[in-house]
Amino acid sequence: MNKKLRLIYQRLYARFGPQAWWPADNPFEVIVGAILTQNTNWLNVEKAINNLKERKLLEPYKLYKLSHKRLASFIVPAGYYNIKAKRLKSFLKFFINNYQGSTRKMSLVGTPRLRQQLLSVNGIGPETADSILLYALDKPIFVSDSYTRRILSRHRLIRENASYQQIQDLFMQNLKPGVELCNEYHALLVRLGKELCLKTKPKCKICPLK
DNA sequence: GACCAGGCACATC
DNA sequence: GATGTGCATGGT
Repeated sequence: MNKKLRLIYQRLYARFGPQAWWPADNPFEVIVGAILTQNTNWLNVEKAINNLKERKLLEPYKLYKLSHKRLASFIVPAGYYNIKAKRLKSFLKFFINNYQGSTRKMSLVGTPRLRQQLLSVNGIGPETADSILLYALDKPIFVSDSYTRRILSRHRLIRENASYQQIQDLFMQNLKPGVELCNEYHALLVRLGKELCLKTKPKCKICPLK
């Protein structure tokens, strides 16, 4: 394993301990959360998910049958509610047509093939696809995100404008990772980002570290 | 009121 | 391939 990457992981784990992601009751909830959390604070996502849970709607067929207007109204707290309602519907159509709404059936497909399938769904990009693969389906794949980019670029491990694929490759080629390591490493990086206010951009005026 | 949050698609050059 | 823009709520 790359020395620096291993050191970062060890220190994060020593400082924060296991994060045990994803915060959800079942794989389908992970998927819904992965779509809702796009560019959005997780607390807002929880509110939206609770709206669906309270109405016992957090199931593939039930969600798919909802009108756009009703679905959008339940996920308002997560922001971008119109576009996210559309993205959820796009995924559900794919999920039901191909896998009868079963995450177990979906998880039988090989990771590279399934990743391609997910990326072809409108509204699912690389981070969302990889979050689904890792956190809903237990596939060993590293999820990169904005925290990962900021932390790694500030440690000079990547360029600030590195592509998603370049960042993922850095981990996949150097970690020879299993599911557990992928899961914890990404979660720990997010934890660090939140704890140390790395969530704020370098020029941010409200960052308490300045 | 400014700024930000576990992205993505689409238009344009 | 790079760059810009719309999408939107709720917390600090």
